[in-house]
Amino acid sequence: MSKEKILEAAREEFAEYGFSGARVDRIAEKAKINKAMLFYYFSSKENLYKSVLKEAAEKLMSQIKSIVTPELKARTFLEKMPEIYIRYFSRNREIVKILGRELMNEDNYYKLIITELLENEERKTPHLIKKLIDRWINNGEIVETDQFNLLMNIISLSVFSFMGKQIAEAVLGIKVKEDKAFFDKRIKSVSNLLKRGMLK
Amino acid sequence: MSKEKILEAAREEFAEYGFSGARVDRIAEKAKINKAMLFYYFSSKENLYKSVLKEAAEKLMSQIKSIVTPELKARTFLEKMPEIYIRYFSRNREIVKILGRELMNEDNYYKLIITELLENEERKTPHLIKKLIDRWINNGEIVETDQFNLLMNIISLSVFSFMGKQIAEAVLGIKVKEDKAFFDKRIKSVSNLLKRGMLK
Amino acid sequence: MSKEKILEAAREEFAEYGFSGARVDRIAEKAKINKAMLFYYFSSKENLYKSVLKEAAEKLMSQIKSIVTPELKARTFLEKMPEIYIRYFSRNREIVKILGRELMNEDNYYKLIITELLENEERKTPHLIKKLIDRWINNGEIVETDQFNLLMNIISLSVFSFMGKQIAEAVLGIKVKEDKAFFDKRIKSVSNLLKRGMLK
Amino acid sequence: MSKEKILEAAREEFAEYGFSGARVDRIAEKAKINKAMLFYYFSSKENLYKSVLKEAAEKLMSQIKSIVTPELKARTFLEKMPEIYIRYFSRNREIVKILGRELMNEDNYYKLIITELLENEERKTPHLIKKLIDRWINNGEIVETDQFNLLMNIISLSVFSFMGKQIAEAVLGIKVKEDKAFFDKRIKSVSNLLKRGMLK
DNA sequence: TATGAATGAGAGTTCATTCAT
DNA sequence: TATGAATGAACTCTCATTCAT
Repeated sequence: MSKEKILEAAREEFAEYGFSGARVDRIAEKAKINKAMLFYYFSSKENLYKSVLKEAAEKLMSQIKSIVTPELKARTFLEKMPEIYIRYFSRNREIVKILGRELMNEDNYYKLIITELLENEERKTPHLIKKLIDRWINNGEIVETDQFNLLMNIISLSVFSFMGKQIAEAVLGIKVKEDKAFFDKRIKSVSNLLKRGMLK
Repeated sequence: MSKEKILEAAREEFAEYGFSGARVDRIAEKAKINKAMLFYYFSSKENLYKSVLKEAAEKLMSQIKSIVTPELKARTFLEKMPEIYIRYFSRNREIVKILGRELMNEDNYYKLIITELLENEERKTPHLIKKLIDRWINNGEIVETDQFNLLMNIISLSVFSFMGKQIAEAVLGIKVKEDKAFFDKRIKSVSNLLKRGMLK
Repeated sequence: MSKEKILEAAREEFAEYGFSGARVDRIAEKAKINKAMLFYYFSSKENLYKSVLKEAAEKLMSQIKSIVTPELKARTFLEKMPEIYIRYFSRNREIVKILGRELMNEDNYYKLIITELLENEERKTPHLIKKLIDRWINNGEIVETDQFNLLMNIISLSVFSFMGKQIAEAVLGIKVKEDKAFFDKRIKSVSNLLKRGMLK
Repeated sequence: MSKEKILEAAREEFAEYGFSGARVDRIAEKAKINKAMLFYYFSSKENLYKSVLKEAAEKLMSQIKSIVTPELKARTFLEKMPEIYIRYFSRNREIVKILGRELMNEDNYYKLIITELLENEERKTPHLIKKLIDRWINNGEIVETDQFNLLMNIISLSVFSFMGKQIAEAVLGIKVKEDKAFFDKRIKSVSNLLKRGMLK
């Protein structure tokens, strides 16, 4: 209960200020608990941060796994992945920020978590994804012949939708509103680009 | 000269630790100057950070402007933009990190700088890009009919190449080396996707 | 039983870290009881410390009293005291440490306890020792004519055997093993010195 | 200057409260400096403590070396050592407390310092003392035939004069005043005992 | 008796910034 | 320009103690 409240408050704080900028006092205040409790449960600021990160990674991972089945077709993958990513992040803006910043770090704790998560899985999602991509490439379902670049294209277009927005706004001198229509449109644009650009 | 050394040291430091994590002492040490001199020249850590950011933004902007001419064709744009971005960032890894983190902030100082830069340029370049995009859409050179999404697709694929790498590696369980061949391949993959996916 | 376990754990902890350095959590952990129980039984860290100290003082005192009889001769006293002290401390290393540190404090709680203990014993033992020493001096059994210095010499040689060891080792550049032979030799050395140096 | 003031204040504080009980704030207050200065000069409480200890050890060592010459006779050694120790400690009561407590610790930093000090010395005092003691034993100048016990006897009687006092007072039910006469008497008692008990 | 959660007052340490020279 | 010393506010973390059950 307290633990849950702390995690939530921490997520907010880390999202807003990053790890170094986050203040333990502020987290405690937001969570309406005594500061010492935070250390009672999480033992250090860093450990709290890792807990937040882990929780976020797990949630994201479970979303992705929900569509990855052995029979998955390339077309479906290119259609669903952007949708899942974009919908998920649009509902969890704090997580985008935390993960986004984390990706800038040399010793990336997020990568570690993902790797760990995937290894613990019996369904071996990563291997499954890998196998699927291999099949699509060999089948000739897809034009891009490099695993890594194929995946990067998908992830980039999906995740960066939340990071590049401000640049695009600045360049175009406009301001876009993030409502449902906006995300629907964005999802369509991305999946169209992916399908048209990569399906044979 | 001292000023230049400080800026360079600061760029390194901010890239590695972010604004809050960066230490003024460490910057002074790296720059081999007395800490007080740093304040003599830049008056505050925040101001130093803004100087670094501004410099970075200017460099990036000048790269982009170099290809934007009134006669520019969509095909060329989709071919050259990824190349410029990816080459530039591959040679300025510190700037990717600084800008990347900055994009996560609510009150984005980078956006401010870009807008400012563009306005100081007598509004030429942005309006030019805007006009070009409009023309391509109306010409039917391009299938994507939304300015914003069109630009987002380009930026995402280019910039995120440096952020998403670790995720892709983790998912595929591989480790890619960032040599010239890697970036050549990445540039080709991105521009092919963009051309195939967006040109009519 | 829990109380006994706590006392034992506390003795260990106080011996290793001193009063201020000792941690209530660690004591509870060592004693395998809940921390709150410790306060239930002893009400405060200080009180627990005093209990440990008192127990230690009592044990030590009972050893000493065992040889002090009205007919005691100086020679026997000088022979037996070092033996009792040294044997006792060699078997109760924690107590040496606790008492040793306590002796450094301005408001020495140990002194208080001894005084109290002696007074509770109907003033028998202290007066007896005092009377015995007086007699030995007047008899001419002993050359040292000052009560205080006589007693100090005995105590110093006995107790400090456990404190000075490391200095002597450092000065001589050697490392001595604390086995039975070591203590036998030490006892002999001390009592020989005392007898040869103080008996007439 | 500030550094000197801090060391002095620290010496007082550590003497009164021990390492764990000492408070950095109190030291800063006593030294009339900003708390941060303490860390500016000494970087941590522990390091400050070690500095205090080192200074104390050096002072003490220089006293001892002042009498140790190659021609030194056993009689002179037994006469002078107690005098030097006791006079020195009587004038540096804080150091007695600090060293006394330190000797109770398992990983004794003081021993380390002494060893280091002796090794850095070209005159090789330790070896000199060792050689002297060997000679006295072989000469037959001294009855005690064990180096270690010989040294222990001297150190015990000298150093413990400041630690055992309260026990002796408690046992005898008296209170002695620590004036010049007291120390003169103590020195005489100790050196008499040593000479009578150990010289042939 | 026993426990896990909670608390408040501090502990040592850090850090951007300023001052005196 | 340049420096070493100084500052104050804040920061993370700890610890004896108490509470609710």
